[in-house]
Amino acid sequence: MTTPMDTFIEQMGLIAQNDGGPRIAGQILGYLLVEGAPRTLSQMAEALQISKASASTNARLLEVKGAVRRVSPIGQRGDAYQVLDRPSASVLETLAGRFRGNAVPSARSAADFPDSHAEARARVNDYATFYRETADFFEEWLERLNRACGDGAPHGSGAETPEPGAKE
Amino acid sequence: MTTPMDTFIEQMGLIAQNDGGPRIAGQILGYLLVEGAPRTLSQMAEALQISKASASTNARLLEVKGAVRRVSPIGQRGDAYQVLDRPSASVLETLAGRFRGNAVPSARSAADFPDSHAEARARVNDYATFYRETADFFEEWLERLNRACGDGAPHGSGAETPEPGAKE
DNA sequence: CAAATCGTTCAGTCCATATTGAACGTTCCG
DNA sequence: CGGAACGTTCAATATGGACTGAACGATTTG
Repeated sequence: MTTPMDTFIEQMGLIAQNDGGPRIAGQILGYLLVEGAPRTLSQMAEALQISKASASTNARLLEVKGAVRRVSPIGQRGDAYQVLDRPSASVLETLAGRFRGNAVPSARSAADFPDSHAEARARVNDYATFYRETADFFEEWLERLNRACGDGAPHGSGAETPEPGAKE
Repeated sequence: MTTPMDTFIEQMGLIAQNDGGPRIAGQILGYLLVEGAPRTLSQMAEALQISKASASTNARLLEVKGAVRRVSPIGQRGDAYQVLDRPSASVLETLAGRFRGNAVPSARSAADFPDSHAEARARVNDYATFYRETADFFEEWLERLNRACGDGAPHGSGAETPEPGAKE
């Protein structure tokens, strides 16, 4: 039977795919968002019916993107992952970095344009400037968020179903 | 020979591909950015050595994304496209729309969560709220930009090389 | 009205990447 | 110190989307 939670996880996968990322990464994020408490790779693999390789790869991807936190509970063999308070804040950070990264090579290219293409050079420089300013703006928004919520603590602080004994 | 302009166009293609989009769309944007004045599909196809089908498809994609404007100069058979003043502003608009669009199905899913998963519901709602607020913030930034620059008029207003007679 | 040119659509091909199963190194338990 | 469990890496496969060439409809020109 498919519960509303399953539907949500499925949607998260589609959204991730829509955004040009791996579908499974979105599903894992959705799963951890629903669970709240840390979950091991084995649990993810079983719940989402994927290979452990995929679980490992995508969980680490989410960790790099800053959406998820790797935890090592005492008395637990395997690594576990837990969703952060504001998973999407990291998306913004990634976005800002990408915008800024796009601006640099553009501006560098423009510097090489000969004087016969001065107007093109100006256009490209405008373009790069826009990217840079937007990246600045993203980071401003991020700072505002961090000031409002404090830093990225685990969501719910493990208040829900911390016992790993449950098989399903 | 590869000019600095060609290098820039190539980079724009790679950036577009990096962002999960068609490479040719980025190349077209770079080409129109360099040219400034309107260019027809045939000109794009020849300059970038791509099929007319790709030129048509990707140019329309850029138009939907709002990076490019379709113009119909008098005395010209084919449609022509021209880069807008702030092509990346439209990227922001798209981004805001996507963030907002991601928030909606998440919130809808959360509403279906049974009371046994009240905490999960709260987490998902927080997640959706974050997306919504970020979308709001993007649009605020857009408004600020529009106020600063006026609306998206064609870049350079066709001041550069408007004659379509040049073969290359 | 005939002929040509242009933009779009569509089926087919190709390419990138997500995903997997198996092998490997490591760490922990007995 | 042997054995097992775990996470990671790697080659191979499968899936999705980009790109193309040809066909079609529409519009214009002579």
